[in-house]
Amino acid sequence: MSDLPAALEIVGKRWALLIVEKLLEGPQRYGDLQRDLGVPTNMLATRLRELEAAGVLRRLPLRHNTRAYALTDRGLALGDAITALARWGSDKS
Amino acid sequence: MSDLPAALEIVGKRWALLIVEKLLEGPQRYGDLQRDLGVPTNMLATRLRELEAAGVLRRLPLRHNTRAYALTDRGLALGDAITALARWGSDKS
DNA sequence: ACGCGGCACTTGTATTTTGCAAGTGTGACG
DNA sequence: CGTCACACTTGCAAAATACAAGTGCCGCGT
Repeated sequence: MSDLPAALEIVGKRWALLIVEKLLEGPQRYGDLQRDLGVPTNMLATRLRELEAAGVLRRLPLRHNTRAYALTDRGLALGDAITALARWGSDKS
Repeated sequence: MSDLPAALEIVGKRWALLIVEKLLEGPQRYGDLQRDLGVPTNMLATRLRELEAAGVLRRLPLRHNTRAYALTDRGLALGDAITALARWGSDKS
């Protein structure tokens, strides 16, 4: 019983999948995501909160006011879907 | 070289993937999509235009003012990505 | 001790997207 | 000739997103 609406509820909003794709490379800091993706800062903050609440990623405190965002197991499980979508996007057939 | 942004440009907007998922069951008429998905009618019209322009689906004239929407090969190729996402959405692990 | 700078955000406001309700055009059918 | 189903369009309100600027925190150099 597949539930596409449930998936889109979490990762269907703008920037969400791009954030997760970037995190597949490894934990990233806020500024890294912002610069590499070009996402507006308030949207990034909002999405990170939502994705954390959904159990897709978690905050890792590094130093005083520095932390990293890393995928949980549930977040890593998005890898398949992301590569499938990315492959489709690059196929010009 | 995978291009997730390119994919999201086409199918990342609201309702787009849900429309494609429904069309995977076979060609559907406008009213069918509207009733089964609960999508607002102006959004449905807009998405269908965009998806047709992107080569994801095509219009099949049936009778006078009745037509069906069917996936192209490029649209069918989204099946993998959709099932991957849907599986992720149903997995509560 | 004090100011500076980087980091992770927030806040305010404009712009774009989405949603809702109602209306339009077309041709078949009685 | 009127009615109906179908596939939309149009006008307007609400929500999401973008842009620009500001805030709080602490470590570091002077």
